[in-house]
Order: sequence, then C-alpha cells, then structure tokens
Amino acid sequence: MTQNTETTSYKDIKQTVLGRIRSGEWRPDTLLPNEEDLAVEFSCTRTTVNRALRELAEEGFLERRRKAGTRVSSAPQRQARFTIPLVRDEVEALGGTYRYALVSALAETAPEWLAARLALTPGQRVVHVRCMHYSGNTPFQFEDRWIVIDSVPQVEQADFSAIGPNEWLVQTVPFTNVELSFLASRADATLAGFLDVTEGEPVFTAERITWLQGQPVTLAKMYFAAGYRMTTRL
Amino acid sequence: MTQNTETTSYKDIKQTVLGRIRSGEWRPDTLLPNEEDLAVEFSCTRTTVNRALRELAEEGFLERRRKAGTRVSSAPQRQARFTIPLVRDEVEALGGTYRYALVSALAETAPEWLAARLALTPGQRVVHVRCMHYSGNTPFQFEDRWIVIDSVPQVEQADFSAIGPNEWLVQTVPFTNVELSFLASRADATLAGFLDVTEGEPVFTAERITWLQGQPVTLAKMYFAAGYRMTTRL
DNA sequence: AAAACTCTAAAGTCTACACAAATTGAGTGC
DNA sequence: GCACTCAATTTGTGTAGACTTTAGAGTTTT
Repeated sequence: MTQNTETTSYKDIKQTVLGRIRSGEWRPDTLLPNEEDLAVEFSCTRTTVNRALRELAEEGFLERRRKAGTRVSSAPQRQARFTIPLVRDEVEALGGTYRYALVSALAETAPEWLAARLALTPGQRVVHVRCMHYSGNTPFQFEDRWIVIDSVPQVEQADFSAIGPNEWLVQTVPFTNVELSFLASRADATLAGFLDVTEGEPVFTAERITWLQGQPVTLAKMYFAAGYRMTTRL
Repeated sequence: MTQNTETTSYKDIKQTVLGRIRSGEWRPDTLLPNEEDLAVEFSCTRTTVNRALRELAEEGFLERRRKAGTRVSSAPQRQARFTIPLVRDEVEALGGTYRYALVSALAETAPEWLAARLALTPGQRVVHVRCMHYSGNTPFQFEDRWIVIDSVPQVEQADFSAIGPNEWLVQTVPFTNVELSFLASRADATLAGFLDVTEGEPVFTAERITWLQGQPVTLAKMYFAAGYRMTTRL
C-alpha cells in the first residue's frame, strides 16, 4: 500500500458531498455547514474543503456567496461541456478512415450578409473555402468557410488542397476568441448533393466565428451528415 | 486605497499568460518555465502560479504533465461549455414573458423504442407528458417527455397542468446523471402545428436522458422554434 | 417606517512549506 | 545496441495560518 489511506483529499470530499446531494440528504436550497465545520468533519484543512466546494460550485451543483454560505443549487442550470474534436479525430474515433477533399477556394469580396455578421468594412476581401470531410467513402461533414484576408494575409498563399482550412488556421493563427453555435438548417440542392441526402432534409449545423484580438478572422459553417448528434454526459 | 496593489493574484497571472499565448510569444507546443520560475517572475508563491496554470489547463489552453512540464496546447479549444438554462429563464432573458401549457399527460406502457433506449424491462410503465413553452404568444419549445413510473412513483399523482415536468422533476428527484444530445430533426405534422412552422422544416432538438443512481428516470425531447441557436463563447 | 450606518460571519485568496506521484532521461549491465 | 533501474525534476495535493472582501443582520438616524 503506497497510498496514504488517512488523508482526506478534495476529491473524497467532492464525492461525499455529491452523494449527500444525490441521496436527498441535502436537498436543493439546503444551506451547507460552513467550510470550517466541514473541515472538522472531514478532518482536513479549510483549504481542502474550499477547493472541493469551489469545484462543485463551478460544476453547477452548489451556489456560494460570501457571508450567505453555500447552498445546494436549486436551478440546476448546469453547464454542459462538449468536447469539440478535430474532424479527423472524430472520424477516426468512430472507426472510420478520414479523407479530406477540397471543393473550391476563391478570393472574393465579402458578401453583404458576411460583412454584417463579422462587422467588416464594405468591400473587404475574403477567401471562400468549401471542402468535404469523409469517413471512408461516406460524407461526414461539409465545411463552408470564409477567411478575412486583412486579418490573415498569408491565406492568399495557402494551399488548401492537401490540408484542411481548420488545421491550417490552427497552425497559422495563434489563440483566438471563438463563438460557437449549433442550429438546424435545411439542405439546399448543393448541400444535399455533397452530403448525399435529399433536398430539404434537416442538417445539424455548427457555426464558428473566430476573432484574433478583436479582428474577425473566419466564419465556418459545418454541415453534418444525416443522423449526426452532438452528445455529452454530465 | 483599500486594495493591496502589490500582490499578484492568480487572475493576473492567467491574464498575463493568456496574453503571451495570444500575442504569439508562446506559440503552440512551447514549453513554459516551470512553476517555481514563474513564481519568481511574478513574485508570488508557487501555489498561486499553480492555480493559474491549473485553471488555464482546465480551460484547454495549456497541457500539463508531471516532470514533462507545461506547454501551450497545440489542438486548441477542444472544450465548449454551454450553460443549459431552464426554459423559463431563457425566455425571460430574451425579454419575453414565459407561458407554459400542458398538452397531454398519460400513463402508458413504454413503447418499444423507448424501452430499448432506456434499457427498461418489457412492459414497464411510463407517464408521457407533452407540453409547450411560449415566449408571449410565440411558440418557443415543444417538450415531449417520458417519465419512468418505477423510478419516480410520485409521478402518478403529479399535476402537470400548472408546473412543467422539468421543474417538477428538479424539485422531486435529487441530482442525477444526464446525457444530453443536440441534433436536427424534421417537423412532422403534429410538431409543425405546435411550433407554427411548415411540415418538413428542420427543427433544432435537444434530447436529455436522466438516470438516478443507474435507474433511468426520464427521456425528454425538446423541439425548439424555428431559428433557434445554441450559442456559446469560448 | 425607510434609509444610512456598523458589525461580523462567511467565502476568497495568498503565503510558506512539505510530501506524493509520475515520468523522463541518464546510467548500468547484458 | 537494447532493456532495465534509478534518481532528478516537475506537477499534484495537503497542512497551517493570515488577511481581504462581500453581504447579511442588526442598530441608529432621518
């Protein structure tokens, strides 16, 4: 036995507290004992209790306010954490062989809706990339992406026939701010062709807008094949 | 001046480190100085540096391994956090007036697809609740829910005409395990009627399965009105 | 009453230190 | 050259204690 069986770790405390919540011993809105009392109960320091409770609060199980104390969350508007893998990883995780195909890549003036969406100045130019991601020979995702040339000038020299625009951007542009949306859209004729569904079918769609220090970099619309679900466990 | 201007807080450190990543000073895969050196640089203790780096790692910006050190994440932002509010809160946050309407609530034998989905024994009984959530007079969400009677016997006495099944469950059943999925589905005739869209339109859908200590409790399908997006910033 | 003030309990954060756990990388032996 | 061992390094987590900030509760003033 290499492990010290006596010390109480913050993980143990988290487990115990969660257990009391789940068992109904501490119902929603119940006020928990304060950190010092819990420290005595678990025979550890307040620091350790603090970490356990802080993390449970971050995870949405508890609500904490100074002086008011810690209580069990009554509106469990919990946070769902989705892991957004790279397409390649996702396909391979599902046992498929990843294949990428460029459809088109053209420099053009940003269309009005895009300029409005990204707060571009009229006439600003973008590179419009369309590409497909396959799992074996099955369509997996159609990607429709616009990259703002002023924000990433190197994009005009980029060759997207071998490497996907997402992977290229990750390598090229350092960290960024991102807005991610999920929605349901309707397959138009083009999309239906690429994804091999009938026109009008619902298509699960993710939109991702990326800024680099306030400058809009790219808008990507990712259309997933029929039956796709984004799933997570809490 | 009530504030000590000298102490470096873990938040300051997080900001500084993030700044160095975004500015490109520390590019992906760069190895950071170890905690002790950073503690010297920021003139604080290693504990404080540790907290800052730990949180940045949780948020996906850094990758840490013992002995190997801390490096800038090369596959950035793999985690998206969505806050899943209660419908009422969501409607009110958007400036609408929340209104709830029960459509039907019936006890029945679980249909086969549901039994399979929740791993029920054949013939197990469920309460099937259908209801609408409105923002003012505009449909916001149609909820189709099944609650396993064996897991929550009180459900047979519950009155869902005043309180929504979600709020009822939150009050009744303490915390649980949840699987949440997002997908795009097609509006059938019934759904189209409730959500006031034309049949066949794509509908953004969330499915939520809930267990209480391994026992399946409920499956909810939540169909959102046209144009709905689930959005988050990273 | 209502508003302004003070007191104080509770969480939030930092310091300083210690030991645990993991894993790399160098050294050793075959 | 290869496999194995072991020590050094780096992060992970705990203890002990202090000070800070916030906000609830009671008190005084208007």
